[in-house]
Amino acid sequence: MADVDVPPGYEPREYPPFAVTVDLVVLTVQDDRLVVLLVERGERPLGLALPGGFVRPDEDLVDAARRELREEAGLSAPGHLEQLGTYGAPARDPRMRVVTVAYLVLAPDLPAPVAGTDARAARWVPVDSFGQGQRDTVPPLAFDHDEIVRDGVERARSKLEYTPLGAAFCPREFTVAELRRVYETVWGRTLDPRNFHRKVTGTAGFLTPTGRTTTRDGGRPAQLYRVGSLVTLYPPMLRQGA
Amino acid sequence: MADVDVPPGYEPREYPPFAVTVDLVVLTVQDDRLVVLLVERGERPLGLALPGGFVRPDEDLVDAARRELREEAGLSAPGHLEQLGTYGAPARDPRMRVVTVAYLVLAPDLPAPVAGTDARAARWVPVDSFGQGQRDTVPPLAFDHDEIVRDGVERARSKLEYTPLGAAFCPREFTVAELRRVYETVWGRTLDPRNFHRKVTGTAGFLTPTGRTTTRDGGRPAQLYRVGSLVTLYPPMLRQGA
DNA sequence: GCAAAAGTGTTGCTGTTACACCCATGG
DNA sequence: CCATGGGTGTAACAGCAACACTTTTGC
Repeated sequence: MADVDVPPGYEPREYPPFAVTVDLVVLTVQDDRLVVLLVERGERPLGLALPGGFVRPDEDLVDAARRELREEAGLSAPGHLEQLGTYGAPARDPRMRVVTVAYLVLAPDLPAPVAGTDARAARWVPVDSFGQGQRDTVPPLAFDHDEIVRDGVERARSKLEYTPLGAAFCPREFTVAELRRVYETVWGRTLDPRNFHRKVTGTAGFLTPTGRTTTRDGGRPAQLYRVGSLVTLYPPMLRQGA
Repeated sequence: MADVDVPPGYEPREYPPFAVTVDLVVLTVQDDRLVVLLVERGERPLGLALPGGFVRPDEDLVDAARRELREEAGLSAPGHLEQLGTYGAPARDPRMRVVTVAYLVLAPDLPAPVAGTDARAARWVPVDSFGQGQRDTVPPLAFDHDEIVRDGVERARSKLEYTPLGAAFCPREFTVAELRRVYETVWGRTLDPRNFHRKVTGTAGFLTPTGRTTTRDGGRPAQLYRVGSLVTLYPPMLRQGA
């Protein structure tokens, strides 16, 4: 209740200074698995962590996220970027007081390796490894990044229910089946191909037909689509039910 | 790309210092209107603003939110508190670089006046005043607080769809009709009393019957309920549809 | 009794599920 | 021709909207 409690308007430096960072939960679908981008830290605390870094003095938070995405993940045009949440427990970073604003990025599977201009090694890691249970393959992440990854995955799962954001995981042009496999991977369940097709093609604004077709998935040629103008899906597509 | 870009691990003070605040969007229902708590600022920039204040050096963000809620709103047991989002545009505060973490609070209509221990005058203001249209009654809020209020209201509206959080606006024991009026007020539409009753009483875990009844709403005595253990409502209750 | 509000029954609509079936390609 | 996946038709079912109707109080 001391001087930190007086109303704002005095000398800036009277208020406790914090470091502010952005961290990125970059998700994509690779080989029918939902994976998150992690980087190997060169400093203490060592280990794997989310890509991210300090916000600059005159930089907006979302701009910092976009910059880190470019610098650390080599991504300049993600499918989708949104704020996920802010994590600021006093001891979350052992070195100093850091408040981090986490951003969620949904990206298509990239043909080019995500090396980034940054020297740090980047890895895609399946998110199954972050459940409460088995942590066979991946050691715990640095800081509170395990929690942030879990929150990001849950956000992605629920966003697919009521937005057309599944397409953010797809290339610019994609088939209904490719989109369906994204949903199946993210939700960890199978969906009826016929009903899924009807749902997404029958909802006005979800998909924009290109008129072209492809046979890259085998079988009968499939229509190619781009994302439509729809923002929220009503009624939503629910992940449970079967 | 200068020194702010080196990996973490050096002197804390090499990183740009930010002030971090929490701001509160406290919503309640009064006289069939959804209202938000605002405080009159005594400092520049003058005008109405959200209650809030600086996070202390060793304080968790949510603890800061709870403390400000107690100090500035006189509320110690809100119905619900959750993180809303973080706002950090470089010029959002003309005095210094401030990143604020906004929290959303849903509170029952309080019999006691919300004065708070703080000296600042607190007012409840209908949120209709924050639409794109008419701003007859209320001048624009300080900083970016108009935007934060809009985001909070939208979050509250959608939360009522898929959680039982409408009860957070009600006293500890309430009738189905009282709960319905909360939904009607927050969503700005009428709901069929009979279908609403069936929905909330028929969903296991939504309500806990107390066994008691009341006639405070007139007419036939109504059962009194408390909130149940349910956390997410499946299937959701959708605000549109009629 | 009458007004008011609680609560139940019922019907039709909307949207989903499950699955039979046909279409168009590569081999 | 056959395997593979794309796409349509359809019937059973679930949940919801609309609304007639009964119940229980205050006045």
